[in-house]
Amino acid sequence: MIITFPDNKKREYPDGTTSFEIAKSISEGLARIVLAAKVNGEVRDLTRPIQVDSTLELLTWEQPEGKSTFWHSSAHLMAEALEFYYPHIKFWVGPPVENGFYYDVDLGDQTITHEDLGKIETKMRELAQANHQYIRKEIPKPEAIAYFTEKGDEYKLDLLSNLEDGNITFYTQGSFTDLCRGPHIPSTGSIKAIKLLNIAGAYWKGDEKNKQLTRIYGITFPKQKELDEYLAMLEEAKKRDHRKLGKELEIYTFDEDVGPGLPLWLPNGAVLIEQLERLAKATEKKAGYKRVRTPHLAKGTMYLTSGHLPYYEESMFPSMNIEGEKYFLKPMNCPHHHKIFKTLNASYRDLPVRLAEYGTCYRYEQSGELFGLMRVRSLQMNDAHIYCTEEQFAQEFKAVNEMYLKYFRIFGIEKYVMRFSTHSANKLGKKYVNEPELWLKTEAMVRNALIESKIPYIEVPDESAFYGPKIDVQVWSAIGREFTLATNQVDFAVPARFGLTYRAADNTLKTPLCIHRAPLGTHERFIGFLIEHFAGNFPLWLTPSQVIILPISDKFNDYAHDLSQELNNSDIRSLIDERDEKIGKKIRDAELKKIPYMLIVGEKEAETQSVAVRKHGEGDKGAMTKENFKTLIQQEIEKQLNV
RNA sequence: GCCGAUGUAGCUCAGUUGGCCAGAGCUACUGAUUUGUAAUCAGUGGGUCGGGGGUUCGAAUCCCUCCAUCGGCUCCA
Repeated sequence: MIITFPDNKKREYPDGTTSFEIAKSISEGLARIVLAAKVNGEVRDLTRPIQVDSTLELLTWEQPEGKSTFWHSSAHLMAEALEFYYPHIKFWVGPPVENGFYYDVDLGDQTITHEDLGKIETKMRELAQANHQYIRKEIPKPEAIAYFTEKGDEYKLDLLSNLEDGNITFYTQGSFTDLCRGPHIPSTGSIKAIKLLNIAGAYWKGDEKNKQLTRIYGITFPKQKELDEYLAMLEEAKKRDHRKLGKELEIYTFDEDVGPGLPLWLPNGAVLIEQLERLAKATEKKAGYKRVRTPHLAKGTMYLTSGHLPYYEESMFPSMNIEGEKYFLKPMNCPHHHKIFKTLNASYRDLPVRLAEYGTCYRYEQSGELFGLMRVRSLQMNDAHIYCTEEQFAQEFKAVNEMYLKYFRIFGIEKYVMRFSTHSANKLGKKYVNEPELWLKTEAMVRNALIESKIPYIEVPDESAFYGPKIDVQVWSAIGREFTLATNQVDFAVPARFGLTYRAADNTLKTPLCIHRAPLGTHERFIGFLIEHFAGNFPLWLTPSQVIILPISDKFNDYAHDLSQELNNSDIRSLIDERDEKIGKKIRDAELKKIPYMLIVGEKEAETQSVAVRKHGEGDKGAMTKENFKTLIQQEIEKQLNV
């Protein structure tokens, strides 16, 4: 048979040669590190013979599929160790994930705690060193069913019931056998470094109505050094955590009496929000948006009209009864904006109408969902609604995407994915409004606009809003968590429910399309993200305090005050450290506060009306006149915002 | 909401198997010092040990309950 390698080189081997033998024929070194094989595009065990002409890619730790095979096999290793300590354990599934693997297990009456993880890790090391082979076996389905029926394993029987008839594959390593599609690495010996990370509950099949299983997360590596590096990376990530930095840099806080998920913005945080709003307002003004303002609550009748109440009432704060009428805190701004559009009595000549408001909304997120600033109950959206004709849609939609990309350049956000969510036909009338043709039409419009703008995107079925398709922008925080930062949604349904119309050129009344867009998402999440993204080292235009003046001694405090006033007049945000401390201490504290510029002022500077400039993280920049310093600051800000 | 863990001064953390008035560093305040690029010295203040209840001669420490936070699950208009 002829084997074709990824570089298109071909070699001949006898029929039935295994991938492992092929690896060995190339080099002993490769044979030592190879984990799995991709044969004709399918990832398989190295030990399986190849019978016909095939393409072959040998997978090592460097390939994602190699890694996930390694972790999948590690999950089996953990399962073996678990079964040793908990003989009555039942297993659900144990897949690899982005960083490691987990196994969902049912321990019956027993519980497992963090203290137990150490002994399980030790057992895993022992089993790994024994270098047991992962042995693949095919068994007819009825036999497999009989096996698990006898064992009383309802979980594996459930898995089997979803598998096609025919042969079922099992894998055995050491004393552990599991129903498993595979593939696996050849033997446990290559798992050199093992760390079990945490224990969590997880609903069976991801359904909260089902029983909760115990999920154990772990990670493994072929080398101890790689595990050490991974753990060090986790430590580093913790330092950037917005909850830690947010406290240290005095950006926001929570208070038990105020309530969970209701952040209090400290003065530094308020500056961040103001700067974001300044940027957004200027950007939107240029793009033809008009600003509106609406109240924080509305009658339930409006949310019945919009259709939100039946879908999301349990996620809204419970209603309050006012004069016999139900009122709700607003969970979103759109219905209010629809009401404003209605009063505009717009004709096709007025469209598109773009209404913007950074309205504060309240959502009753489940308590377990709250997470620092990233998931809160009071939130301010960088919100706007664009009402347009079908013909205008593509251009408006593209302009919104352009705006996203401009913001991303300003913030230096390089890793993002546009996620295009569509409906699911079998949930029409339930999760989604029952307008099958409009769904397909608007989805096609969005898809075309994305393709025309050459924006890379992934399409996710059954994830859209109830009123139309949407695009979410996914970004990754420093801690590696994925977040929806921005959102851009098409609404073909709710404007009609509100009876919104415009007078078309042919004198008929038509319903406008509505684009919901929030390029900066919520202020809360965006700032939480920025804290981690910049590790607290905000760009000059954004940072709460741009300059801190450090007088050498209190003799120069007066000069410091004059200087501060002058900077303030030039719209530069400054602080003065007037404490009776030595300059070294003042510098150290200013560095820890991550303030971009320190101005050291003593006798020389006061006499010559100059400043000695020190830049955060860089050090002494030498002396310059006050005027030159102001220009320096203004130019730097200019450069940061015009990218 | 569910599973598991955590909760000591403004912040970061000690507090041995339950046992003298609960400690440290930083911060704050007071005084001395008048300082030139990452920590000057001394003194003082500050805690109903998350809230409530219980066990005990005695509870920060053990038990129950509520609250909040953290790791996940579920959810995210």
